[in-house]
Amino acid sequence: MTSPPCMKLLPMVQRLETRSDLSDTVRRAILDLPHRIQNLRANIFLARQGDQAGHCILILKGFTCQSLISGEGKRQISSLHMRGDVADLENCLHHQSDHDIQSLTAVEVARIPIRAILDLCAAHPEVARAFWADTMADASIFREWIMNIGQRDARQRVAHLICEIVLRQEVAGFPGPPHYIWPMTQSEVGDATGLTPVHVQRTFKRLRLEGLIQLSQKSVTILNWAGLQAAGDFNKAYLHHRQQAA
Amino acid sequence: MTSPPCMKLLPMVQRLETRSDLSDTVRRAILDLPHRIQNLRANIFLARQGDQAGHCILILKGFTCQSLISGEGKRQISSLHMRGDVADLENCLHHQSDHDIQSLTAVEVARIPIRAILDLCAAHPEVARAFWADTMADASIFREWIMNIGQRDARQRVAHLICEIVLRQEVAGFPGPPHYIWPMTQSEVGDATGLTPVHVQRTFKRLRLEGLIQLSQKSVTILNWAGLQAAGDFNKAYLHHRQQAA
DNA sequence: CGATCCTTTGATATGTTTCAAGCTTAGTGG
DNA sequence: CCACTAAGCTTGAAACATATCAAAGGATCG
Repeated sequence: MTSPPCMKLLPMVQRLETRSDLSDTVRRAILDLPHRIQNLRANIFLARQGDQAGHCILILKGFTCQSLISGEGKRQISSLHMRGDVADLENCLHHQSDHDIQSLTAVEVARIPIRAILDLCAAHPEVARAFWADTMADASIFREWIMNIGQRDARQRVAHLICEIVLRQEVAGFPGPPHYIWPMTQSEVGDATGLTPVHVQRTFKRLRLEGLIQLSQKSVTILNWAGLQAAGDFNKAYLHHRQQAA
Repeated sequence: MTSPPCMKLLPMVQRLETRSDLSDTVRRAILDLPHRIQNLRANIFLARQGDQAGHCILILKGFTCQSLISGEGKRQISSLHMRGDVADLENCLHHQSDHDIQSLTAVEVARIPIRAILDLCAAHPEVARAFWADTMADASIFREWIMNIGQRDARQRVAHLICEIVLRQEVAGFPGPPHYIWPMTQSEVGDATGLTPVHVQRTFKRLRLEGLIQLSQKSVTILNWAGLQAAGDFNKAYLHHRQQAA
């Protein structure tokens, strides 16, 4: 809004650049997007199924998840978001949200009007393409989660989830290795992997005893990255990052 | 290519119009896309993980599926495609395919050069937006599959899958109700739902005994649509079709 | 600093898988 | 057009991974 560009939205630019090329003009235009910063505690709903959303939520700090509720009231977490992710880009084109967004940890987010995003896409086809590419990368992550839940046993599922969270932190510029933020309770891990919290606990214990990880309070330590990837049948290709990380 | 537009690609126009508005100009431009028609038998690979694809595959007749292979060699089917679907749109922006596409039945497809699709998007932002919206709808379907596999039991999973296949046939203009094409073997249903073929069989039997469906050779008959939807915890909203169907 | 939520562990129950074998259907070649 | 063969379907019995129930100890937060 002022002459030296506001740098609050920089994580969004960096995120898009992990998958697409952006010109200086476009980078600047993104930084200039109107937005409203918000700080929230853990376990707050940022959006709800059925909302007619007027803005998208860009994550600046902390972690959020997307979740669906079944007819029986069970919750399935379908994806996680962190620094640089737009948690509900689909609001740009769908008129009604079909899932909830909630904070897993304390978060700082920027709410960006949909109108502004669509105008930006219209003005710069390059931006439209970058968002489309990001939506496709999200789709690829969804496919991998379908595989994870459908074909892998508990140990593989949990190990795979740990790998994803750790690698995405790397790419998003978090500190590490080998120490990373662990943003989820065991119950939330259960909702993300289709397991019960009790079984998640037993699985964590096993991975700990195998010397792969160490889990203390709100952080993970990766003791054996190669071993953890093998345990989780993890191959980072599905994340579609251009440069290599970790 | 000639003056009266070739109508081969009409299903693609119709499909995009279930989710977006298209102008006459754009409709015509889509019909004029260069393409090559191909007829294939069931169980043929149309694309493979790792391919550097130069074109996208539009389904004209028959059914295909997207699948991933785990490190242990297990196959997870992540989505199904029929008349009007582009089976691998992500090839437009990703440079390497991360899944297989195979025919479930005999199929007729049109291979459309990626170059032509991207040029069309550049010329008509409206087309770019329609494709983006379609990618988002696919993402929504992936989320529902994650929910289906992660939170529902065998009976619900199978019933849900049947509902999806039937409703998508409705929207794509297939004949019915109550008779629809059933494009999958029980083993393929297992790979789509994270169940074993044996258990799929027992589940089908149960749905049959409950008077919900009748399954004969390559077709399903829906005996109780409301009951089947209830059994599958099915709510069509996630398919993001504008008009109502069924 | 109390109260709630989270983690940990044990014992038991259950849905789904695995193994195995017979049967049916569909496709293919003589 | 029939016979042969492979693929898919069906069913039963036993094994197993994960869910469920229950209860105690620890951490976190307002």
